[in-house]
Amino acid sequence: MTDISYWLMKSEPDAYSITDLRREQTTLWDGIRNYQARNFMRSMSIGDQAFFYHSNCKPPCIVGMMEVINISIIDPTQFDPKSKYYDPKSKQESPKWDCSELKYLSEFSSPITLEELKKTYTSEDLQVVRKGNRLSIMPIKKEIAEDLIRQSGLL
DNA sequence: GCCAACGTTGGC
DNA sequence: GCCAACGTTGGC
Repeated sequence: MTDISYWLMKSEPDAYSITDLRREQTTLWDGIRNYQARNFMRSMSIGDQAFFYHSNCKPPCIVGMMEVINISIIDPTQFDPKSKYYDPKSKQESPKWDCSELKYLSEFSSPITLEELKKTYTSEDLQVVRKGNRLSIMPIKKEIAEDLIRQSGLL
């Protein structure tokens, strides 16, 4: 039995929210155009869990949990000229961008706000509390993930 | 390879 | 609207 890893994945709720994911149940996490975030997705394993974080909204907060059900899927939006994520430099023979597929797991009855996270954790514990953090996908240490899940009232 | 200028994210 | 904290780009 192997341990799963935990991740935090940001999305602006205006663009895609936990409510959208609950309705669709699964989603491709496409449109990621940052190498570090892409590489984190590449290092995910099927069965890993991810915290769904609502960014650029009031209040920014963790709203639920997802499960990684697929990795290294070629991001179709890079080849779609109509997509805002279209990348003319990416070639069919050697796609630059890929993504994970996520499944809805749960929603927190009370979201954990960034304000709360800042009270409890330093930026070394949890990258998302770091001032000016722009990473949209980041790893979360297991102990902290378990803390957060406990705090969310899910378990 | 350096670095200035510019662009983006996202909290406040 | 401001700005911190990066990432990216392109000239040299």
